[in-house]
Amino acid sequence: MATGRTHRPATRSRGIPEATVARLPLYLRALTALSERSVPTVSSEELAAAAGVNSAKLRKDFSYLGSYGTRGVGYDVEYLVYQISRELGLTQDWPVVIVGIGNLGAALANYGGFASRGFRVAALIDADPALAGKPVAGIPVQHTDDLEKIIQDNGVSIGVIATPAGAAQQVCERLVAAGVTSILNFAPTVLNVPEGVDVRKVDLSIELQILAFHEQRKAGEEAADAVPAAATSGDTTDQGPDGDVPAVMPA
Amino acid sequence: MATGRTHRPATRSRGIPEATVARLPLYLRALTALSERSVPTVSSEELAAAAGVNSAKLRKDFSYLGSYGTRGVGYDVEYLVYQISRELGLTQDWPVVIVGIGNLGAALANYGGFASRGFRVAALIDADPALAGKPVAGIPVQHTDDLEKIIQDNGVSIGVIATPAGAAQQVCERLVAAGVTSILNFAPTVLNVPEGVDVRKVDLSIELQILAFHEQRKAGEEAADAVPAAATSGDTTDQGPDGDVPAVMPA
DNA sequence: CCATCTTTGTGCACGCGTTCACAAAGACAT
DNA sequence: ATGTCTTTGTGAACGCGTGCACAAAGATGG
Repeated sequence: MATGRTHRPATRSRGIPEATVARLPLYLRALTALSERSVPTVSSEELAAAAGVNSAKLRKDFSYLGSYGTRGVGYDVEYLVYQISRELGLTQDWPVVIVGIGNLGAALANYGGFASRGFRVAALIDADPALAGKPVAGIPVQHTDDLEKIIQDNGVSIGVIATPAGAAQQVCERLVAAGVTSILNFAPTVLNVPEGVDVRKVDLSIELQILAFHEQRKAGEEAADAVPAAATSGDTTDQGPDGDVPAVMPA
Repeated sequence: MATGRTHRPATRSRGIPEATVARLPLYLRALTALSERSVPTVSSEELAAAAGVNSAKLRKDFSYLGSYGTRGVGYDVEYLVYQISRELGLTQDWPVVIVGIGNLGAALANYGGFASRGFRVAALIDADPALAGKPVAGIPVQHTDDLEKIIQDNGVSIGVIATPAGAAQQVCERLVAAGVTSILNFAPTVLNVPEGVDVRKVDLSIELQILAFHEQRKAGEEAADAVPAAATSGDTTDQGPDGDVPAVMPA
């Protein structure tokens, strides 16, 4: 999956392994699709195929939540949807603010997946005064000056940062100071946050680079063998450092 | 980091651990910033702090690439930038196509991080005839009918899918059939691909759900203890399955 | 040339996550 | 009620990734 994880480093949360938590939304999506087709039950094998994972892994994941299956039959779809939703905290309302309404921020505001599943875009915030008041996805953009007030008035605990890299850390600090304890960061920067604040990072540039690595490896496997260790002992062929801004977000 | 990874499951690639590969872009970004400030060398400690990782981990990561450091001094910034760039395959040109030019696709097309680092947006593709010919980020959108020709003419091996969930699998198959072997998927669906094709997934909805889980846990830790195991033995309180489309992408 | 001091490179141990493989549990038919 | 068949739930083994802690390497100063 894309995005690395600058995340809860050590401590396992509430007995449920982090890796399992990351897969629960996947199961939930597959189960919701089954639910819409009015499928009453699924076996671990079927559900695993739909979610793209191993069936043993799926069963072990569910075992952390409790024994919700029936041997010889499978799992009750509706019941499981509810249990996972509850476990993920999706049965409650999560007001979210998006900071940085550029191309990406606007795309996020329009993202249908936000509105469903309990996430509600409470406010859009941008530093550009020209944007203030203009509606994006039906929600008027507000100015950064009011950030603290907006957070507190709406009881927001989840913030999305879609600003340029240079502004991210400062925005982050203001969000945290105002009470936000979970941040989804789209800016290509490492965010420093105090203990107790969760940060998840989505970085397009990194994902592409990882793909490029594997792509190069694939290409090299066929053509290689002709020039053995030449690449490894490559000299300082001054290709010059690409004078490249550290991937500034569109914002 | 955001994004999970439906990725190379087993086989380690070229001796470099997958976890290390995922961190190389992080190091590269930090190094590029240092390079711009004309810093000649860095210690593992400094660089690790800038990249947000452990210094021992960083040294071990670099040891997979070779011994590029000097004991007592640190690493030569320029040299390391070049070595990592080469290892990631960033010294060559990677033409990329983006399929699905909705809000997100447009944001991606405008993303500055694409253009730098060897990635070049070769074409924008959408199924909507009304979009055909219209420029987005200075590049005219082309119709899906020409997908195969575009891929082949430009020698594209990396494709980005930003279509609605329903169209993703079909687009994926056409991309693969046309020669694409690496895919960055923004659509909330599990993509089935043949052996040898790499897929990385970026899923906003999943990231938010993971944050919500931890957020709920944090909130529960303070207030809890009053109602002990009530949550775990929760009855089938028919909250009804939220009739929710499986998070359709804005497209 | 030698001593000291800094920083790398890595051997080792530990813990998490994955997978196999199977026993136990229950549905279903007779 | 009993047997058969399906599918869950999990014990155990394995492998990857992480972090500690230290020896070796080299720079620097006298």
